[in-house]
Amino acid sequence: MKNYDYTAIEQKWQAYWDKHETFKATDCDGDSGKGGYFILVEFPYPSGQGLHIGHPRPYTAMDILARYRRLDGYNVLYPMGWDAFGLPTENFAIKNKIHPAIVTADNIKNFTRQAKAIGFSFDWSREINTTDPAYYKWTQWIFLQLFKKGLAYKKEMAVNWCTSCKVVLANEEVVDNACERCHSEVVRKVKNQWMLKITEYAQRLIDDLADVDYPARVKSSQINWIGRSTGAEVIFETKCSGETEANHTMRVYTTRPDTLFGATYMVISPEHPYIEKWTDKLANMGEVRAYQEKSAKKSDFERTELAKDKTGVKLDGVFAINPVNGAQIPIFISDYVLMSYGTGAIMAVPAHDTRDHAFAKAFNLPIIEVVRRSSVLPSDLAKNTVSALGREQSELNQGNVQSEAFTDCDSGVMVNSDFLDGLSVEDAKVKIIEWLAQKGLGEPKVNFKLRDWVFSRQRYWGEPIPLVDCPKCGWVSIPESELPLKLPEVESYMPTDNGESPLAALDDFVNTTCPECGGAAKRETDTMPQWAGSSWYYLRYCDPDNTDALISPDKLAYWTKGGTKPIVDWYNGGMEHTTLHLLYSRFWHKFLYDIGVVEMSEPYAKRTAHGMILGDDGQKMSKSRGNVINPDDILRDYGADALRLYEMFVGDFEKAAPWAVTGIKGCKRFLDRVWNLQENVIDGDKYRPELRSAFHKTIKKVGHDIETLKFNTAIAALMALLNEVTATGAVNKAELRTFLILLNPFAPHITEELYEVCELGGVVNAQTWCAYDEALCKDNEVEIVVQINGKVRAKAIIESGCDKAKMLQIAKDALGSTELAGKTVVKEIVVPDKLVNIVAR
RNA sequence: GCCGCUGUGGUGGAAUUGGCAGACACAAGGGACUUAAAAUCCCUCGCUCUUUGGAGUGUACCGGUUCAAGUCCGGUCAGCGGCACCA
Repeated sequence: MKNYDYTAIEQKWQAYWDKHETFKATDCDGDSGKGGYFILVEFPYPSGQGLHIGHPRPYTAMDILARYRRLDGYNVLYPMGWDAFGLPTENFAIKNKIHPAIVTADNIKNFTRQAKAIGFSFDWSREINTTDPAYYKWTQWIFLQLFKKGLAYKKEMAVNWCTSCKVVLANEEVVDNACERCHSEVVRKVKNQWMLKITEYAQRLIDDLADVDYPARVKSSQINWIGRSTGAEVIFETKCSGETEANHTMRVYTTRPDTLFGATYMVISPEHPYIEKWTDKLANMGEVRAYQEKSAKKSDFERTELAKDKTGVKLDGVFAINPVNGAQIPIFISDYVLMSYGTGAIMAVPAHDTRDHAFAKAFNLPIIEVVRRSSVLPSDLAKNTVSALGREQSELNQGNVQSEAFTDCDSGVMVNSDFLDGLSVEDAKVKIIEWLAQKGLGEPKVNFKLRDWVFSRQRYWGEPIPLVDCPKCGWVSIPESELPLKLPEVESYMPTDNGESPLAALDDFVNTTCPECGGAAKRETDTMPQWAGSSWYYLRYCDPDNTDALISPDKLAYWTKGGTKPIVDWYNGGMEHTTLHLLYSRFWHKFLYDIGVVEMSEPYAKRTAHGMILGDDGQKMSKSRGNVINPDDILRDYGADALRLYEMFVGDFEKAAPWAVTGIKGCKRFLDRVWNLQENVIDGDKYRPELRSAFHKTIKKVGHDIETLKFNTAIAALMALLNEVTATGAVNKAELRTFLILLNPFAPHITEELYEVCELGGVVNAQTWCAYDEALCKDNEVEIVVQINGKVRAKAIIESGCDKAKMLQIAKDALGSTELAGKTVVKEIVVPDKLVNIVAR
């Protein structure tokens, strides 16, 4: 027997797969196939550091699924590509004075080498690269369609500006007021930006989650992020002091229209446009201006996180009229009201909103109770009268809205509210909205927290935005025939402090003619964000070389089974992309659906999310912590199969797991023992009787566990099976064959090698997945537990599947005579093949 | 504050529908082989008693349902994730 020379074996089979194009997917069904199956992993950003030890976890998991599905007869598409635009490459290029395209090519080469060395069964013939003009031609094409449909627009607005990257960030890229990428401070900066109207899709992005198989935590994160709330817009008339006629109407948004009788003042955002209308009416305009300036200077961080103490200025000279009771109420400006949400104005009900309450206390404003806790809740009564009454006692004593706002909607009853009195909050909402609508004073309204997607970036290494600004025609798209609009060569990629893209310095690029009128015009010099290319890449894998269309209808039809299912069957990626890439790509896909490019409104049928690989100290791996593991070292010391096995065995795939050297040693030991199976292979075309049920059970378990991402228990089952086999001192050919096929998706190299060495015929990849017989998954005899009053008192062996009466008899025999002496049997519970429990007193 | 999730040995983690808690590994201890070490193989391994047969106890905590609870229900505590001056 040769040594287990994993390096030689792994290189040998990797070369074999390359040469035979073993994993190439076709765009049609083969003779005996079960059809196409598209498995997707998030394509990586090819950084200069090479593959991170975390990358192989999702790639291996989906590789196992891909190999399993292929053996099971599917035409599997498991592709890989490169999300290669981005700042680190650009920064590296600046520092080392190398063109980013060259840096990218080098990085991709390194990533490819590493990925191949781990033995992933990617279809390399479909490799894509977002920085390839042949690819970004279609990214630009999609942008132009968005522009043509009015979903891309340019707007002057306050945006998030990363002080270190010198670039605008989308809301999704700002985490705790810091740049998602470099963690530097983010400040507000007013800039003219291209925006995409993702808000137009907000409702559909929530609704369609019902049709896809995503983890609950992913769905709830997206729903939270989109932030739907239902309420009403209510129209208040405003008057200036001393005037009798109302001069303007002010719309406010509220989720609690039921509390309208408790609205004792109004607050509008410091940026609210009405302030300009009132400039000459306000007695304290100087104070107002000062406050406006102060809030404009505050960063979002100061405005939201720190400024919990309410500040504001009363607009001296105007007031609003509460439409339900005609009460004249003061109007304030305060930065706790945001211009970007709702109408930028609220009615304040201090009795029933904690923020309004704090403001009312600070400014000594009246607090009117309009909702009171009902005495006893019906739901509580049903459960336990005593505790409900106890609760009522204790909480009635605290129920003073002068000291604290009462915000519970479920247990409230309306008071001090005229025609709403006595109603529940829920009923009052319905009634007041009807009343308002009837009088033309308001209507139901849905609002979303989701903001439009800030799409411009002031950097070089991104897709150029294919638009031209013409003094006569405005923004005009370049003809589609001119796509791709290639990135021009530049001398310097340095970002500028004034917030302009490096492209702006290139007169040859900037100055052009208007495609509509032919006059002199200027090109847009901002580029697209990193998220552009990844928003549709999965489509391109189905038709990577098509020069005429983004994807051909034939290929689309094949991979969507005639438009009856989302194109990607199973998509695995990181939780960190839930409100970024995953949301963006769903948005783009819906747009492509609306313009007829695709046939289903959702791109991914099933989404799963892997946990991170942490350092051996349990912390996130990072250079500064010095806990980074290099995959190349692991491949050298233990081999690819051991690495794959370990990353799958380390724990629950969906949870984070710390790296442990001792763990990979254990997996290597397992492979050594697998290798040693060849020492004593005996003839046999059936499983030996003593191992038969073990094999059938393991086949069933491994298949089931792969489907449900329980790779750790699948491997544990294979380890247990190996232990059983080696205990017999030999393995027969039928057993070895099955074992190698089951292990193949996890450890593809060693299994192929053993298959060859032991002359089992052909290669594993050409075999079909093993079948199991449900009837044979059971042992002939099973051990059952005999309990008395739920405590184990004896064990017995019974014939599997024997009837209950017989089981009971065997159980009683096993107990012996003394156990039940002097006791009366009350009840006998028999669970087939499991246990007997005798209840006795 | 709102929404979602999770608490099991020294460690990572197992336990279809409620049915023997701790599979499979790691670490540790003991033994075999060896001049020795590494590697490999064998044994022990939740905790507490123990006459070495076993007995009791144990899945964050308190209570409930049940013949039977890691699993279901109510409450408490701790941790993780998402949202958050979003009206």
